Amino acid sequence: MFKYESIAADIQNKIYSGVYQADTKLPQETALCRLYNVSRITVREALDHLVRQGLITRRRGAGTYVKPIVGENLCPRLLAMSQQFGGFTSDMKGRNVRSQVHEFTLLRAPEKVAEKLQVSNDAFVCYICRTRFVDDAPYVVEYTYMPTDFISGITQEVVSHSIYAYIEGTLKLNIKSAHRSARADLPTEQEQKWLQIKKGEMPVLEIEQTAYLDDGRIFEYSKARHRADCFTLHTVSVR
Amino acid sequence: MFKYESIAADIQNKIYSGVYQADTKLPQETALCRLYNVSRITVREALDHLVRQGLITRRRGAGTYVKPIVGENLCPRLLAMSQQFGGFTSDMKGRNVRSQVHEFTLLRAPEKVAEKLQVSNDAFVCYICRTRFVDDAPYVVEYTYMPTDFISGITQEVVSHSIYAYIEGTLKLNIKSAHRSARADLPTEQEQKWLQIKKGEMPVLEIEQTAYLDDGRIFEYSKARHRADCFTLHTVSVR
DNA sequence: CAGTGGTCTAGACCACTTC
DNA sequence: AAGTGGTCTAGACCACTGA
Repeated sequence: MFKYESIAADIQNKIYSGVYQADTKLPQETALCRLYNVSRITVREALDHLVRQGLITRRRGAGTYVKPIVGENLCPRLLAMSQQFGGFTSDMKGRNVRSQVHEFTLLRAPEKVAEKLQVSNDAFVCYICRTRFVDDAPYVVEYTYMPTDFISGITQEVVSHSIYAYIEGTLKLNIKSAHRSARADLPTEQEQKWLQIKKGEMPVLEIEQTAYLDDGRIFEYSKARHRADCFTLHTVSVR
Repeated sequence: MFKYESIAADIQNKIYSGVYQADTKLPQETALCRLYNVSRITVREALDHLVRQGLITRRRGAGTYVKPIVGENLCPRLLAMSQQFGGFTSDMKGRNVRSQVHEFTLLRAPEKVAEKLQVSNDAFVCYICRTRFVDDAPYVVEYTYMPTDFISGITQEVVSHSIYAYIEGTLKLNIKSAHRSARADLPTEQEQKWLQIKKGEMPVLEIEQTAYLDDGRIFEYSKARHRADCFTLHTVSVR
């Protein structure tokens, strides 16, 4: 736990608990330096983090203010989630998550997958197709491709539960970043069955993702197709 | 133009032009300090920016590497776009953008809108409903709410073209950040007509947005409902 | 062990906002 | 004019990677 991390966490708590209220000014940076007994750069690093989370705004000459956030974004859990990498199981923490594995095989990478995973065209990759349930209701169909060279030891047991927990917990690899794109689409006939969607009843939200380890290696290319009523993607952009 | 900005721009160009190639190592930070004749903190600020854009990865002890990005994310225009605030007109730069204004009125803020815009329940807000065309094909229906107190002088002329250009160009206000959420939905009957979608043919991607000025004021709450074949939302998350 | 990025200090000066 | 954040310097020491 670094200094800037604990400072960011402390300020975040004070915002969520109402010590620092919406649209009010935070102590100035030099005051925070004295409060936490650190240099200004360290305070600024902590504040930078909160700006990127969308919690505060800084105004040169005026001060640092708590953003008034309402609605879904108010919920700290939701806001944080979109910026984390726990995978589905940890996003739904505290609820009963179950996976139905439709397919779990090694196959020669299709061209697009080889390109996305940065492996050669004739390389074998691990392919997993699952429907994921929360409290016995189907939420999402995931099509996942992973390289076989350094993501090893994946078993039926692992794919029935959490791949992310296995990668970070057992393989001790660190997930660092992800590139995502979202689009709307209609479910295929197969997906209508898996997701229990009646014909024409509901679209899906497709999240295409390429995910990176902290050493830069790509460990996953996936498409997750969510029931429209089960998922919203949240993002914050700061210029 | 600050030093870190021009350094970031220079390195970005070198990546796009192939001087620094995918999966190769950038010069070390101290070498970049000498190259640009700046301190290490300044170099790091430039690199931080590129990390958040998803262009590079830093590995302690090993070096800084160019991320191998393929597909849509390869396109510098697309990657940058998702992180900018030009609005629809500037996103589609170089193409013929046209708006059909369905409604443009002042009305008392509905409860949810008042909450999102942080105005009182009986305040008047500006409401605009438009279909936006690119090269005469309908792309998106936008429902936009703005406060009337500091967003003044909006005319039929403005809403037919670019609201963002008016706000930044004429009112000289600076757009700083935006909170967005994306979900899939079916178009309403009205939207099917506006977007020229046949019944059951295609869903819409809805982007709900709250946008902030650099002084922290909220100037827009909107829902944009895109034809599914016309829009993809791109994001990069870094832990 | 050498190379490299991560964290941190203790300042300085400037640009902007607010009064 | 005073207050405040933005940019920048010239270092220091540490943690981790890879040979």
